[in-house]
Amino acid sequence: MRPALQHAGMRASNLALVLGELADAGPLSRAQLAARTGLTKSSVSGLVADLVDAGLVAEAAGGTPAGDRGRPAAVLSVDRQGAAGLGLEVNVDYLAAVVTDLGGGPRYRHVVTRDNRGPSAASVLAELAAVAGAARRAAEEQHLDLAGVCVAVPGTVDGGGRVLSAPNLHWHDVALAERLAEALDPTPLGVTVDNEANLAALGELWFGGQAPPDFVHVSGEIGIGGGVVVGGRLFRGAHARAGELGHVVLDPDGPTCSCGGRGCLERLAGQDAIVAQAGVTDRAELLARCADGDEKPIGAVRDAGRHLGVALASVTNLLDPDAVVLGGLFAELAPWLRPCVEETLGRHLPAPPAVLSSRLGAEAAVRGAAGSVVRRVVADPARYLALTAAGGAA
Amino acid sequence: MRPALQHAGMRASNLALVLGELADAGPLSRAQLAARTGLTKSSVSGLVADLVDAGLVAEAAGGTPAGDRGRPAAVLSVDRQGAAGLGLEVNVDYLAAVVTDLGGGPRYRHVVTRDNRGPSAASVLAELAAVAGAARRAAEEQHLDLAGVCVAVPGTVDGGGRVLSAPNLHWHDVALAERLAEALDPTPLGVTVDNEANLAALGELWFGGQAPPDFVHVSGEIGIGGGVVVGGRLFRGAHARAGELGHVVLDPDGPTCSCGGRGCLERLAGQDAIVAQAGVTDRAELLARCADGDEKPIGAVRDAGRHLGVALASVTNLLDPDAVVLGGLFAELAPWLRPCVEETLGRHLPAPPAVLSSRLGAEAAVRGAAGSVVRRVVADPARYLALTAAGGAA
DNA sequence: CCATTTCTTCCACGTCTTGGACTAATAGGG
DNA sequence: CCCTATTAGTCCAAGACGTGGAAGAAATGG
Repeated sequence: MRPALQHAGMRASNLALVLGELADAGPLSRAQLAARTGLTKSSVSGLVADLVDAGLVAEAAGGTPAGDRGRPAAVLSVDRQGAAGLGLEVNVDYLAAVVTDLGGGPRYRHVVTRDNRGPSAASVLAELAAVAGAARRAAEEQHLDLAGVCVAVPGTVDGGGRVLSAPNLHWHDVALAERLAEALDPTPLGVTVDNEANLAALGELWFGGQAPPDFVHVSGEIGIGGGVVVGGRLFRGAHARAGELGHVVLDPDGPTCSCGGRGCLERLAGQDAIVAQAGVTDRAELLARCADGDEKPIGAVRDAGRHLGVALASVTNLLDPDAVVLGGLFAELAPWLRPCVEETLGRHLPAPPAVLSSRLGAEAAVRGAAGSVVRRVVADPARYLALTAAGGAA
Repeated sequence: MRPALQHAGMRASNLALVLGELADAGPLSRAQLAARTGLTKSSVSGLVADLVDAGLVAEAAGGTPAGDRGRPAAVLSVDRQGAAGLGLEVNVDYLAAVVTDLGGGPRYRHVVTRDNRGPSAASVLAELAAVAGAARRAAEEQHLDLAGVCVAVPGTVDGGGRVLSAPNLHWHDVALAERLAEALDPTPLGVTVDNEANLAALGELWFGGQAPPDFVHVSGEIGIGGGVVVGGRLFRGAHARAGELGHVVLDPDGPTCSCGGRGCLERLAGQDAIVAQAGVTDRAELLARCADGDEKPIGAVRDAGRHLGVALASVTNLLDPDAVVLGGLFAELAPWLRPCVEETLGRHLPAPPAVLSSRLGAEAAVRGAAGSVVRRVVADPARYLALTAAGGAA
């Protein structure tokens, strides 16, 4: 149930409105903010003063570019030294960290190549904590105030930061958020955990520069993940398991899948299926042979594209997105894959969505994770004000 | 962009909170409302006074059932003589009207059996206006204040009440809302138009008494429609075309469909496909022969159930609902259909959703339409207050 | 008949936005 | 070089709304 709205809530809502406008529409003066938001100039002044005090908004120190006539405006923008987000990613063969400032700019990146299937979850967690600690120190050196941590994992999670199952990591029921918060103990940060495919979709939305507000992100890796963005927000479903594109059923009598079903998309168009059908040994060789124009691997990719097209036609019928973004392996295979996907979509739909390929590469999920921390601050600056006021007093 | 929140908005939000609580949680005293909403008793008193003035809330006139000790509570509930909604439905072989009061109770029903495929859209519209007029007079006789009209149509609509395409009615680009508003000219009512499958899903949610807040409603008729409800709200997608379950692709090389694609669910498990495979002439005979235990039609229904199960497995992977509700023809065929659907879902999903069958029959869509009018009043009573105040003054 | 309990209303107060008056800072024209 | 027009930002009284405590109302139980 929605909570009762009182004065504090009204102010919180208007703080978010002002900060959001500043984050989305670049530098603006107080007068422009008033015109855009519908608040009066006085209200905007008061709200901005609070945001400046909290270090979320800064007045362009250099010069106020005097326009035509009249008093020149004091240009405000999101403070790039304000709240920052730490994004982490645990994947099969690497750990990654990114720190993003309030403006969305990446301020630190680090990737550790490392096999995470063999070692125990505890050992992976220890290494992840070390990576996170280094990132935190780097943020401190740049005088950034970390507002939280978000971890991307290739698996299902519950609401409390527990990883329920990550088959490719051999993880089952790991209290990731809790463990990581303990490891970061001195001045603990809030830790959230989310699915890699979901965060990659958000990364594409915020940093990809091409996704419309309603789209589906398909990340092809060993499995096939999907992230559904509706109206600029992630669609999670009733149990946070929506967008499981990899297990859409293409052939009810097809090969059995690790999920227990048969003929899942992942089994027909995932990395392993393409590699096997192409007659190559691994992903690197697949890409190299495709680039060489070799018929057999290209044919395998085209078959995968047709399967993917059929699955995406069903997805479009159900979710009605504006676009489909191919990520991960599928982005790398786009030159050969995309035409087949588009053709198949056209055959099954009267109005097929645009098919785009991601330019973020493997970084999409970590950047989405870091971005989700700063977006939370932008979406509810009042909470951040309360926290920093309390933290500063303590 | 979200609008600036000022005092009026705060009050509007709290009015909606109080009225919503009263609508959802039955009769409550002011003290109970204060406890549930988090508002103070004073605020609740003021808010309730406004709602009573507008005729949306009534104090139980009869008796205030004195409980244990202390002053007995004045019991408040939604005023059943307050705002009412008129729901209309245009379908292939009938027109229907239902008037629903604020409590959700049906106060008037009328169905005209009539073939709407032959006559022109203009002639169907004239008859629909007559049905609507009769319903309005019936509402007036009961001293109900109609707050609006919502029309269910078997086709796609745009945001402005235009029917873009309703194949089974042979309608193309009909300005239904506009025409109907003209026909109801003296004291015009706001008219909205929505897809039949979507409104049937809402009807099931509000009046079916069994649907959880996240479910998918499947209405099997000549075509197969889907309505997706997420968190108690309809999911529409970017172009209001989400939930097109009938055109999920089951067999990319299957029979061609009216949509231009191939192997759509509708082509394999729609009414025509079942009837043809069962070797019967129409729906009535199909149901009769199934009830008689005849093998061939029951086999045809079971095949359809397997197709439907495969499609719903994909739907579940993408939308993650708590339940699937079978409506329309599928509800009538449930005894034979449901076991096959459940078995197929179980084979493809680790955690299949519950499969329920609707008890509302053909009424689901009209009732959903009427309900959507009163829900709009409950969701934003402030707008209704403003309208009645303006209307009363004029 | 009075104390107790619970519901409701009343009123002074605090918070937040508004709207207009006032000050600040620039460009352009005489 | 000064004056006016123009636009930006601040200040302050007034208005709207929720809060919180006190007072009043209406029942029960001793």
